[in-house]
Amino acid sequence: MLSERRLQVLRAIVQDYVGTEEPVGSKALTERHNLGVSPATVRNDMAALEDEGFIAQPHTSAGRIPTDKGYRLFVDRLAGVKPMTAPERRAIQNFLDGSVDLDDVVARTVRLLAQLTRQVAVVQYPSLTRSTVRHVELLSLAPARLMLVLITDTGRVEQRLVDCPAPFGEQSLADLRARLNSRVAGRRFTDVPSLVEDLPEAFEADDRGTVSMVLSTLLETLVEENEERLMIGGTANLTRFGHDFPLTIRPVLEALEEQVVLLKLLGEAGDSGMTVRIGHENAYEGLNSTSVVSVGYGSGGEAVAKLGVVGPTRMDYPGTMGAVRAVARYVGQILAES
Amino acid sequence: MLSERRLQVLRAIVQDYVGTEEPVGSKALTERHNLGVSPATVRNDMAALEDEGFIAQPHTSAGRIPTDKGYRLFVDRLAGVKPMTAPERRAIQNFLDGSVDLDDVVARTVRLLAQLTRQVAVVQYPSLTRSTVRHVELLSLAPARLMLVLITDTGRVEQRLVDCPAPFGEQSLADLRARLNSRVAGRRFTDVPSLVEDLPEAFEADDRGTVSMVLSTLLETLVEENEERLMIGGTANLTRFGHDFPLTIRPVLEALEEQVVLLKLLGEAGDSGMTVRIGHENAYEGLNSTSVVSVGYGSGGEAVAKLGVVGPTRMDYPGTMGAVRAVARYVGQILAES
DNA sequence: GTCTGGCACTCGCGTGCGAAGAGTGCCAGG
DNA sequence: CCTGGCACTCTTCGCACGCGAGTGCCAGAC
Repeated sequence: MLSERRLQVLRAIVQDYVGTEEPVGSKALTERHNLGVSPATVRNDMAALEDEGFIAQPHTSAGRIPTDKGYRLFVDRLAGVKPMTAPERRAIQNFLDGSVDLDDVVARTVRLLAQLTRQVAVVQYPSLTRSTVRHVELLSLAPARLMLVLITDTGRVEQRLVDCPAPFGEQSLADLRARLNSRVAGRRFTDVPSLVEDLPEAFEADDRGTVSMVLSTLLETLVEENEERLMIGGTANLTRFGHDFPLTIRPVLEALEEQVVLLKLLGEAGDSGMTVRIGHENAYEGLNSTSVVSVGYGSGGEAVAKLGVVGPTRMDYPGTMGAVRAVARYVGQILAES
Repeated sequence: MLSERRLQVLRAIVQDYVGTEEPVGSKALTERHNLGVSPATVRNDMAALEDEGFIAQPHTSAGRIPTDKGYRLFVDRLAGVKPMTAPERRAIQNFLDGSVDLDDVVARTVRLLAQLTRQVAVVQYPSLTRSTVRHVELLSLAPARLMLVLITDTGRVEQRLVDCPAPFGEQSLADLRARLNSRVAGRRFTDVPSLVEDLPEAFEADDRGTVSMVLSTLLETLVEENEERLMIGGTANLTRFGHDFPLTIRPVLEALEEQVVLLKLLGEAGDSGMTVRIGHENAYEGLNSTSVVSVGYGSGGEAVAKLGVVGPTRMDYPGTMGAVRAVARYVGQILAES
C-alpha cells in the first residue's frame, strides 16, 4: 500500500526527529538524506503519510512529527536492532562480572541500562515461578518460634518467621528439615505443593500443628513472592524528556513509584522476544507519552524475569533495543554462572 | 539586635511566601497579618532585614523572599514544631501497624512520610552498628559450600555464601553453629570480633581453614552492611517544586539516585534531635536549593537509623518537622514491638 | 503517470513599544 | 519612631508587525 520510497521518507522523518527533537520539513529531509527526489515530491509523500496517520503536524506550517502509529511502523518494518559494538559488549560484561550477589547484579544492571540508553531503567528481580528450590532451612529462634529460610537457584533468599502452636523439639526440627529438603530440593516451585501435602502425617500428633504451619508458610512464600520486586534507576534522565515538563514528567514519576503498575506493564509484555510498547499502546494512562522496551532474561533458555527501559516515544529505538537485548543476554549469563 | 516587630515581619514574610510561592510586598503583609503598623513602617523593617541578609528581592520593585539565612532564623527562633492532630496520629499508627516485616515497615514509612509532607521521603534501614545478633545460622549447600545467615534484633537478615577450602562434616557444622551462637547471640555487633577470635583453636586442624573462612565472612558482613541501604519515595512531589523546572529538579534526582550522597547527608545530620539543613547548608551541591529535615529513630532510646524528607527551601517547616518527628516516633514503637 | 519547479498562503515566533501595576526608597511632618 | 505621600524603577502584558519555515496546489516536463 505504501511505496518503498514513502517508507524511506517515514524512516528519514523518524531518524531526524529523534535526532533534532524538532518537527522536520520537506526541504531539510532532502538535504540530509539523499533520496534522489525533490522536496516537492517528498511533500506529496508526506501528505500521503499524514492521511494514513503515520505522521502529523503540531500546527499548520510546521514540519511533521511521527505519530505513535508511525513509530510502530518504523519499529516493525523499518529499523533493525542496532547491535552493540565490541568495546561496549566488553564494558557490559566487565561491569556485570564484578557483582557479588543477586542484589548487586540487579543494582548494576539497572545502572548499566540507564547509562547505556540514557533513559529510565527497570529491572525485575528473578522470578520464583520458574526457578527451583536449592535449599530450605529451618532454625529455632525460641522454643515456639522458628525461622524458615528459602534459597532459590537464582540466588534469592527469602525468610519468614513461624510462630508455632506448640513447642517443637530439636529432634523434630532436624527431622522436618531433612524430609523437607529431600522432597523439594531441586524441584520447581510449582511442584512443591503436591510434594509436601502429606508431610504432616509422618509426624507425631503433637508436632503436626507446627509442621502444617511451616508448610503453609512455605507455600505462602512461594505465592506471595511472585509479587515480584523490581528496581528502577536513571530517573534523572527524565529531565531530558522535553520542554513541556511538569505535565509530562509527573505522571511518569507517579507510575514509577507504583511498582504494581510497572509489574503489570512488564507482565503484559510478550513472554518471548523483545516487546516495544509505544505511547498509547501502554495500558497505563500516565505512560501514554512514553515508550517501553522490555525483554525477558533468564539463566537458561527460559526467562525468569524481565527488564527494560521507559523513555519518550521519541527515542532511538534501534539503539535502545540493542542495549536492552545485550544487557539481558549478559545478565542471563551471569545468573547461569552463579 | 533585631526588634521584636522585625522578627514578626520576617515570620510573616516566610509564612506568606511559603503559602503563595510569590514574593511578598509590604502592603500585602499589613493586610494579611494585623501588625498594627503601616506599610511604610514595614518597608523600613524590610530594608533592615535585607541589610542583614535575611531576605532579598529577586529584582528591583518586586516583593521580598526569604534567604537561606532568613529560613534559618525562622526555624531556630520563630517557628515551633507543629504537632500532629489526634486523627493524624491515629492514621499514622494504623498505617504502620499493618506492617508484616522490616522491608514492609520501611516501605510503609516512606509512603507515609511522602504523603504527609507532600515531599520526597528518605528512610534509612535500621543500622547494624547499634543492633545485636539474634541468631547466626549455618547451612550446608554442598560438601564444600556453606551458607551463613545472620539475623539481627531489628529483624534484618543477611546471608552470605562461603566456599570452604576443605569439605566440612555435618558434625563440625553443628558444633560450629552451636559455639558461634552461644558466643554472639544477644551481643552487639561491635563486640563480635573479639568474641570469636579464638574460635578456630577449638577445632581439628582439618576444619580450621573453613572455620576461619566462616568467621571472616561473618565479620565482613558486619562491616560491609554498615553501608546502609535506604529507600526513597514521593519523587513525583518534585514536580511541585517550582516553575523553573529542569534546572532545579535534575540535580535533585541525581542526588537521590546516589545513595552514597544521601547516606552521607543523613550521616552528617546531628545524632540526637531533629536536624534541618537549609539550602546551601547542604554539603552536596545538587541539593543547594533544597532543605533536608531529618531525625534519628530507633527501637529503644537509641537511634539506629535516620529518616527525613527533602523539599524546596520554601517549605512548611513547622508542619514538615511535626510530621517527621511523629513518624519517627511511631516507627520506633513498631520496631520495639517486633 | 510520475516527478519537478514555482507560487501563493498560512502560521508560529521573535521583536519593539507603550501602558499598567506592583513595589520600593526617601522625605517631611505628626 | 511612625505615617502618608510622592517620585522612581522594573516587570509584565497586550498588541502589531515582519520574517521565515513549511505547506498545498498547479502547470509543465520526462
